[in-house]
Amino acid sequence: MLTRGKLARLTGCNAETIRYYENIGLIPQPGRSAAGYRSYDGEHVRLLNFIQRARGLGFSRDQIGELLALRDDGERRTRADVKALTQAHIDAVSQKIRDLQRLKRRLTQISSYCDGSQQGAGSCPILHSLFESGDEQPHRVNKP
Amino acid sequence: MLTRGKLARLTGCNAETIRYYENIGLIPQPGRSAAGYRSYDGEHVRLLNFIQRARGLGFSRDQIGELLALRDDGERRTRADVKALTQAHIDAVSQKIRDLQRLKRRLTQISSYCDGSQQGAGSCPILHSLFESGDEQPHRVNKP
DNA sequence: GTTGACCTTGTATCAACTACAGAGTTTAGT
DNA sequence: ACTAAACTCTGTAGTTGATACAAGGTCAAC
Repeated sequence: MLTRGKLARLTGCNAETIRYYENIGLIPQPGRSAAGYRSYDGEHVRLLNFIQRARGLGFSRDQIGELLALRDDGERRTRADVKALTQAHIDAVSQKIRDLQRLKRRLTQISSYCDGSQQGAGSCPILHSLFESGDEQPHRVNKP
Repeated sequence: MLTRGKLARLTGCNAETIRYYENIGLIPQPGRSAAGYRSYDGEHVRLLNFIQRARGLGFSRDQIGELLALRDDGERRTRADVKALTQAHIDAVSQKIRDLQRLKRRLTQISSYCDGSQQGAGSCPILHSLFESGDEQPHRVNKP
């Protein structure tokens, strides 16, 4: 009998996470033993592996549910649907990369204002630039 | 009198968020009017603007608290401390960019397996690769 | 027969907010 | 002066994606 702990070890998924996926309806309710223990089968293993891989690729819970729904409705839904969802995700990831790159440039710029010396943090140009208006270019503040 | 709503409009911060910041101790408790209304001053405006800018740069709640503590303890803490925290954040952002770039390559590769045709989703190579991909281990991305 | 490992449930926690309910207060218009 | 709208107060719940813990039940080994 494939209990929750065994399924967890088999798939590398946390045992509590399995219960969580069940609660949110991402995986179907398994059968139960006489004592009420969950009893999983090979299909659950496949499903959990799928979810693990999709999560690893950054698909959200909702997106994974959609992917599964597309598969389950594979007679009426097409490959194009799956590819569109994947492409939307790729676009979102691309956007996040651009956002982070812009963020990094700004952080690097702000950091360059500061000499990292042993002078008091209260006079630090990084903090100064965060406290004063962000529109202007913060300039170096050198305290004697 | 600067009420919560006015402070919100002044700083572009959601009014509920101000209460939240107060609850978690990120901003000090303001004075109260006779009727119990919060009463803010210019220092709160400056502080909230600081938090907004730092959040915009992706600093976490804890990091912002640290930055504020560094400033408040500016006699004993140094610019080097602030710069180190900033650099650690830049490093984290850089790592996240690398993760996402790897993720994007992987997604693009998977997507290329599929012709996006009108064939049933059940036979889609994207889904197939998520269900079956055997030898390669799923790759984890740091959560945003 | 008694440990110890496992399973069950519900609930709490984390970030970082946002939203709402229900009650009280202030302000604007008439 | 009265009323209605707009605001504020508190507490609480919801979001995402889990993780952890407690109190109790079950199972296998020795």
